[in-house]
Formats: sequence, structure tokens, C-alpha cells
Amino acid sequence: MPELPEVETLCRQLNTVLPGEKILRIEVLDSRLGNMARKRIDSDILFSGTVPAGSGMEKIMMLVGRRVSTVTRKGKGIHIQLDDGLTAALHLRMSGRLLYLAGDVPTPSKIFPYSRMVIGFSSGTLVLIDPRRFATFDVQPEGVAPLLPDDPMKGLPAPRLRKIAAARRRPVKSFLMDQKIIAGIGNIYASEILFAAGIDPRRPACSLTMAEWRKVATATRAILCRAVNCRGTTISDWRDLFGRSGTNQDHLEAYSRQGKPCRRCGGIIERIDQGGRGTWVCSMCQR
DNA sequence: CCCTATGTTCCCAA
DNA sequence: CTTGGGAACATAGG
Repeated sequence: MPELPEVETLCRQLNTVLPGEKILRIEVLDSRLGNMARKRIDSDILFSGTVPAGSGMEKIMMLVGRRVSTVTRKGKGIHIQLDDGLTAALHLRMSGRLLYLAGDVPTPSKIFPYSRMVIGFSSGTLVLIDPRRFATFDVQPEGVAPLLPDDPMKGLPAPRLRKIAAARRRPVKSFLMDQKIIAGIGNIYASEILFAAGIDPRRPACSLTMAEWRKVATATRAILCRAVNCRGTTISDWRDLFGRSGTNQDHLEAYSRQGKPCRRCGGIIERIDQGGRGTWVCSMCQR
């Protein structure tokens, strides 16, 4: 679900409540979290406090008693840094959400449908909600700084994009969404960016001129910055850390607007299929 | 009931 | 190396 703007929103909000907070308890409610074995464990609360040896959950429980220093974003990943060097790396994938509640929550804390993990801090409680259970949570030791590609919030040099794309024939939309190339663009913003840049998402990445890559870079910054300022795009169930909807859905020009008039040229927005995902495009003015 | 869709990413085979 | 397809999962809608 969340792409860069939504994750950035969560990180900024987490940084208003978590730094300095001590982790008092962790409840893991989903056996898939923490790279555990596939098989489900038949218990409502899998682990809280002490864990069975060899369960694969020891790493997560190592967090208890440590204090948060800061929260950073790596692409669409949320990295909660502890003051002793450990990092709790959270990825929300398709349907993950985070909710922060002031104060404590009584155990057991299955207070919402699809609650998968509860982390109790000194003065608040963080809840991971994830219907589809794709979210991942992993504890990384100090010094594991994953090599990341360009972050689009820090500028995307058009010459670099053109150089990387030179040998790539795949559709430019899929190129933009490749997290190994650019970290953070997902299905909503890829459509929006290419609409703003006036480029057809089906074009092979290698076919774009330097001038077109400049348009893509400019559009990317504009689209993502606005989305961050709007605290994300709420299509159905995205909410920020405090449960509020974002407002960027009011600015969407392409995504989910099939059959509606293009606000730039009056053509009709169509929904096409690319790699099993929807893409929204105005064939009249995206070339 | 069956088929398709959904904001992501990993793994595999061609 | 690159790229497309399927899988991981839960639910809603036609």
C-alpha cells in the first residue's frame, strides 16, 4: 500500500513521538513476521516477553529494553534506530499500516482487526495492522547500511537516469518502479509522474531523450513533494500514524480515473495492464 | 461459486 | 543481465 510519500509521512510522525522512548514490550501476533518459518503457530499471541529458543523470534525480542534514537526512511522501508546501534527494519508492503496510541494498551492487545504486532513504549503504543500479512519486520545489527539507489526526494539527475536506461528495453513505468534503480515509486505515483511528464508508460525506457528524462525528474519531485505535504494518498484505507486520511487523492490526475476526461487535453483516461498491474494513461497527450 | 482486483517484492526461468 | 510471470495473503466486487 504505502509508497514513498506515505512512508515518509509515517517516518516524520514517528520522529515526533518515538525518539528517547524505551521499548517496554513487544507482542508478535503473526508467525510470518521476523522471517519465521512459513507454518502458522496456533496461538493468538505468539510471543510476548520471553520466546522459545530457536523460534526465530529472538532477534525481535532483543529490542525490549532499548531506547529509540531516530527513525529514517530507506525507499519504502521504515528504519527505527536504537541508541545502541540496532535497527528495527519495517516494510509495510501491500496492506501494512502503523497506528500510534498515546499511553498503554492492555495485554493481550488484539484491539484491531488484523493487528500483527504491538510495541509498547514508555508513553505510547505502536500497532502494526496488516490484513494481507505481507509486511516484514527484521532486526539488523549495527553497520548494516544497505546500499540504496537514488532517493527521488534528494533529486534525480536526468543524465544518470538516461545512462541506466540506455540498455533497458522494458516499459518506462516498470523502470521507474524498480526499487533497485529508484527507491520509493510505486503504482500510484508511477502513473501520476508519467502523466505529469507527458510520457506514455509503454515506451521502452531506452527510448526516452534527455529532455524527456528531465521532465520525468522534475515531475517526480513535484508529485512526490506534494503527496508528502498532503500526508499521502487515501484511496481506500491508507491512514497516517494517528489515523487520519491523507489528502493527495484530491490531486490525482490519472490513477483510477479510467473513463474520465483528461484534465490537460480533454481526452479520455484509459486503464491498461502492465505486468498484471493497472496503469492509467491519456493516450492523447502522453507520447 | 468463480474470477479479478488491490498501495509490494522476491524468486525463478527463459 | 534483463525481464516477465507467479507466488506470498486476505478480502471485496462483478
